[in-house]
Amino acid sequence: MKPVFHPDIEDVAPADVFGALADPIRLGILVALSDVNEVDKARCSHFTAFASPSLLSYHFAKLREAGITRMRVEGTSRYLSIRREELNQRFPGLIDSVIETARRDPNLPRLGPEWLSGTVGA
Amino acid sequence: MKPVFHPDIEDVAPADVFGALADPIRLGILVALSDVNEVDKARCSHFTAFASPSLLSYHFAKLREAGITRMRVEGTSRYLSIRREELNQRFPGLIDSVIETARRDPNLPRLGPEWLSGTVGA
DNA sequence: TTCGAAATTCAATGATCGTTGAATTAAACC
DNA sequence: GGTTTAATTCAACGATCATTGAATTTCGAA
Repeated sequence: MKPVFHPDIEDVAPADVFGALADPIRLGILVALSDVNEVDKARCSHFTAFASPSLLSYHFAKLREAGITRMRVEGTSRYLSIRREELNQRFPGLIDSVIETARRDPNLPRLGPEWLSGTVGA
Repeated sequence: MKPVFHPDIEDVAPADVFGALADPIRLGILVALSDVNEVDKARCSHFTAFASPSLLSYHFAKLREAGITRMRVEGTSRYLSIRREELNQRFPGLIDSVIETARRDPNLPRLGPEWLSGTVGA
């Protein structure tokens, strides 16, 4: 399988990042990722409640091409995570206040409670 | 003259804010405004170096309708400012890290040095 | 009351966006 | 091999976007 393209973080412009954040589904994905980022166990198919598979692919690509997320390929699955260290080095403090802002939005799509309890990776 | 419409800050969604920030010209305006916000002396026509008058009107409206800026009408002129207090109450810390991020972008349009030295309002 | 400056509005353009559904790829497993 | 599962790709659609230039509104000043 061909490895997925990730932009060099230095090539990412602020306007690109904000463009990728200008959508409720993508903000929902970002918040969900921030809840499980340390385990790196967020598979694409875990977000099927957010949208159809093809639409999810589209939104995943937007986040990835804006330098916000990383995608690890493993068999037929793909695992997502936030590029926290690189983002913090390039835009100090930005991603955290973005996530905090998004987390307070009651209108974003959410994952079920099995995510927050860590039942999924067990 | 009819007063300009400003959305209630509670009606502004995070995705709306990020959408308004997804453009280099608007980020340039935001950074410039943050340099002179306390004096409230930023007139629309001061940004003619950024774009044509009609395009500026378009971008000003985007920022205003997303709850980011306020527009004060005075004669034939309009004065812009950032809605800092309201934004900080609704999205704590967000606007500051956004401005800080934008300020570091070397590719945004900039105002001349007479702005930073405060010569304009004199 | 006419003139000019400030800014908006309008119509038009090409580009990108979010979404759908069907077709495709790629790997895992019997 | 054949099937199932995970995810992407593609073509299409209407909607919104950024930009242009010309026409218009609004007010201040001569």
